[in-house]
Amino acid sequence: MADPKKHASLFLHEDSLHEAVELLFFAYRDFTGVADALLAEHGFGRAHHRVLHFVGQSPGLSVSELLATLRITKQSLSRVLKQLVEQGYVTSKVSGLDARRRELTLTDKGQDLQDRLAKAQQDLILSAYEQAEASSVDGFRKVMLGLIQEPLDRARFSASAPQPRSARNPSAGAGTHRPLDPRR
Amino acid sequence: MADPKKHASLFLHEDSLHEAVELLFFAYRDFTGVADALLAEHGFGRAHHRVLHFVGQSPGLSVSELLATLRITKQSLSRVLKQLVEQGYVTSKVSGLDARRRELTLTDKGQDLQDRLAKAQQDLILSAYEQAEASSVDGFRKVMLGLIQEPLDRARFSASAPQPRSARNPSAGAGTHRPLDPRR
DNA sequence: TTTTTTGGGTCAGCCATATTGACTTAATAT
DNA sequence: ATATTAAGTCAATATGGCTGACCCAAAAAA
Repeated sequence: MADPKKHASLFLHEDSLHEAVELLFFAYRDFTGVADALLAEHGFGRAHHRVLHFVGQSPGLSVSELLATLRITKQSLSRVLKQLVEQGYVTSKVSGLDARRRELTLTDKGQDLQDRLAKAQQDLILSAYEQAEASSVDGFRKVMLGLIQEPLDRARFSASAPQPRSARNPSAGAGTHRPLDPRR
Repeated sequence: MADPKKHASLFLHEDSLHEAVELLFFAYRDFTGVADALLAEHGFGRAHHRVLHFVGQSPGLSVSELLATLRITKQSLSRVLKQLVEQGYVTSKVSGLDARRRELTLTDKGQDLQDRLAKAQQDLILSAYEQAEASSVDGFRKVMLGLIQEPLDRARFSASAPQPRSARNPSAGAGTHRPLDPRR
């Protein structure tokens, strides 16, 4: 599948690529949109949602790991993280192993909000999966994985859609949805 | 495919949905990222890119049509549109049919920038398509279409991935990538 | 042990992008 | 003649990014 001569047979012409650009724009707009109302009720924005998501996904995550995943600066994170901690959605406690690190976890309140945010987005994804054929889901996964440039981010997703051997993380197991790796 | 009992057989469990949430986050982050450097060279941001894209896609588009597609307010658009017009990337001329409307088009300079922005994103999509199997592309399209909530936006994409009859726009032709519809 | 590096936090200021509400103008529709 | 529409503008505000400059404490390296 790495043969560039195959384009014509794959319908990988201008038009198909142009269409994909718009699909990404509209799909992402609506995907984020379904959580916005819920966030607004709490006076939060998408930045808060991302923190809730990744902390919920990897309890005990450190601030610097979170920064690396979000690709924002410490100063940008601190504003939203401070609000989440002060309002009791996230706890930050000193690590036992390395007292410089703060381990972030969701409180029950934070978990509850995150659950409701995740449900809104997952309901949308479920309906998209239901409208497509069963086989579409795997194709969707593979293309989305290919769009992720950073190998360490790709490595969060294991199972199918193998990357070229040269780019694979040999320690990535064969399970599902590998938790966050300590990195950077 | 609308039977909710089919979930187990489709692997539509919690985990698959959770994974899709993250795929969308990472893929969109990197998809937009590839255009950012180029935009920054011109002192532009993503808002400018979106205007260049949709005006390039539908020359003669009016301001209110553009507003409806972007889902932002007139005030938000006016700043970026003014810059694009003043710097010679976009032309705004009074419509012959309705003198209230302004028809927006790209200048050669604007088309050139838009071409380069589109190429950066299309190269990424192409590489994602190449890493996947040929059949994945159609699955990707179908799932992405299902994520688009607004029927009028879905109607921009014709060909495969039929929606339920009840939700289809009967006037949507069978060609590829239908241009913007006048609406709202 | 002294020094350097790392993880975290903070201050100040800036920029881009979005919002609401109010108002004007001109052109079209009723 | 009046109402509606399309576009533009003003002012004020919020959010979420950024840079640069610091500080502290803990851990790692010299």
